Amino acid sequence: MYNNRREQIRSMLQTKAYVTFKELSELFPDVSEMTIRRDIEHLEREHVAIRVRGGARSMRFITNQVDDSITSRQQKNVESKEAIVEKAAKYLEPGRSIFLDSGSTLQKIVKYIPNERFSFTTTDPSLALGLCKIGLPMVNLVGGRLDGNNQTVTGIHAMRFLGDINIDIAFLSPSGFSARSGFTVGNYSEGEIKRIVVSKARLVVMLMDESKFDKSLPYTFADAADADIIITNRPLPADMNGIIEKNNITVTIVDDTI
Amino acid sequence: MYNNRREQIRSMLQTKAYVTFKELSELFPDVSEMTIRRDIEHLEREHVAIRVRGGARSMRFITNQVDDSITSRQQKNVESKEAIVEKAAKYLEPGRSIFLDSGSTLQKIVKYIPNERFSFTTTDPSLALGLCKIGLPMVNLVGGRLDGNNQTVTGIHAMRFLGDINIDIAFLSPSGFSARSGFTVGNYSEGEIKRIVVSKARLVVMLMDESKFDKSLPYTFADAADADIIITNRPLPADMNGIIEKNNITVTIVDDTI
DNA sequence: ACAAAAAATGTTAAATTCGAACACTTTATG
DNA sequence: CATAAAGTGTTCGAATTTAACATTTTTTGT
Repeated sequence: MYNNRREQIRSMLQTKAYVTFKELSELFPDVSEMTIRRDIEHLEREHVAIRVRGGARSMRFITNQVDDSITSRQQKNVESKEAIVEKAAKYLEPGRSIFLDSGSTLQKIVKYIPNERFSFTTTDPSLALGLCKIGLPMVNLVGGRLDGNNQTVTGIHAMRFLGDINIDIAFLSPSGFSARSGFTVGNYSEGEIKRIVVSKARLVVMLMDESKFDKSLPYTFADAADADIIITNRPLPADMNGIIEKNNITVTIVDDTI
Repeated sequence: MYNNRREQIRSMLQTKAYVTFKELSELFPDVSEMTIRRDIEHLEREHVAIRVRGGARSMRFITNQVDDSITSRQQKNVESKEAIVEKAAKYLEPGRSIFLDSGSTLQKIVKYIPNERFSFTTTDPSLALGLCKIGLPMVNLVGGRLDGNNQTVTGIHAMRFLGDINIDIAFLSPSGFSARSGFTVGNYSEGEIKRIVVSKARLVVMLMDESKFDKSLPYTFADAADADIIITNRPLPADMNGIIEKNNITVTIVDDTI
């Protein structure tokens, strides 16, 4: 009964990331190793496993790994970002028009959004889809040229689009913040968009973890004076105190210990 | 400079599902095969590829396959849709402005897109992200109010956005097609968008599997006369022949047997 | 700028794994 | 019940891999 054997291997691969032909052969002593090989071929066709030298790797574990590496390995300070957006969600005001920036930080806010009537606008397609999934009725996705690396839309269309939209509260995630350069990002087109958002928003909330401090990237999209609230996970460097006080910025420091 | 070589291999794996050590060795004659092997080891650690006997498989293609098999189980006529979009990809013309409709059908076109310079515009955020992933430089995402059920944008913003864009070839997937009602969809806002696309496109290509025949949904967004090409998997019902001929529509029937 | 450490690379030969071919058995199918 | 299709076993030459050690290049700390 090949059937049963294959199913057993299949279910092994639900909990084991890797099996060798050798161990499977020992597990099923009444069939030859060649048969095991052929079983794995079948499972490979069904995308249950991938055949590698000496055995097979479970597809489930492979995709999990990929997810992990997308969501966390390449991303730094995941816990900090989580804590920051959790706090940011407290600033959401029902009925208001709220802008959410592109990027890994704001993407995490979805699960902290209370069940109320918000009107969201975002430049991040993944985030927009996430917001829809939790049943929010009013999700505006800014259109434009899509930049795959940054998961954001840019360009003239995006700018025009934003021109038509009113924003009460904007949540932005700069790539850098320094006393000299203010809030910065790595490229012009992204900065261009954020600049418009800042100019249109009544309340500007900047979200950033400590890795952004004293960093200055090529394009400044806002000065310290433009920010109303900064949410972060560590006290800002001392040399920024003057700027913060002068511009009357509220700095909220969250606890990111797990 | 190992750095550049690895990046080259990395980017090869964006468009190639599988590379062999042998071909890589020939591509980089000044390093030994052992070095290539070690490059792949690195890429494996970064989850870019999986090492298999003789070479490596691109992680992106692996996960795509999985996604396909997960979503396909619930979807109907997957094979037909695959065959249809594969054929549709033949109508893509490099350098043209191409519109791709929202929906599960067109979402499948990503892997059939040849490696050339296209300019795509779409109303489907997932599709847009997919197009970016394969490295297309020019992906326009139409903005607007996002309808999570249909994974599409609608509303006044989307309409205005489309107003600014020129379309050479439009690929659309109607929900129904009948002699009496023409091409139809289930809701007004979706139809509104498609109607604009049809009016702006030089060439209109309709993609639909047999399940759409003789179906008439609430909103008509195009008459038979608006279509230039229909790609489907079965001959249209006989009573449509008159309409097809009168409007000089090219009907292409694909083979969807696996 | 220098030395030490770390990373990258090359070469070899032995060990392992693979695959193709053919024969045979069991299970489906009309 | 006959035929086709799928599953299985065995063998051995071919291809691939690994390990180990030597050498070079790059990075890093002081």
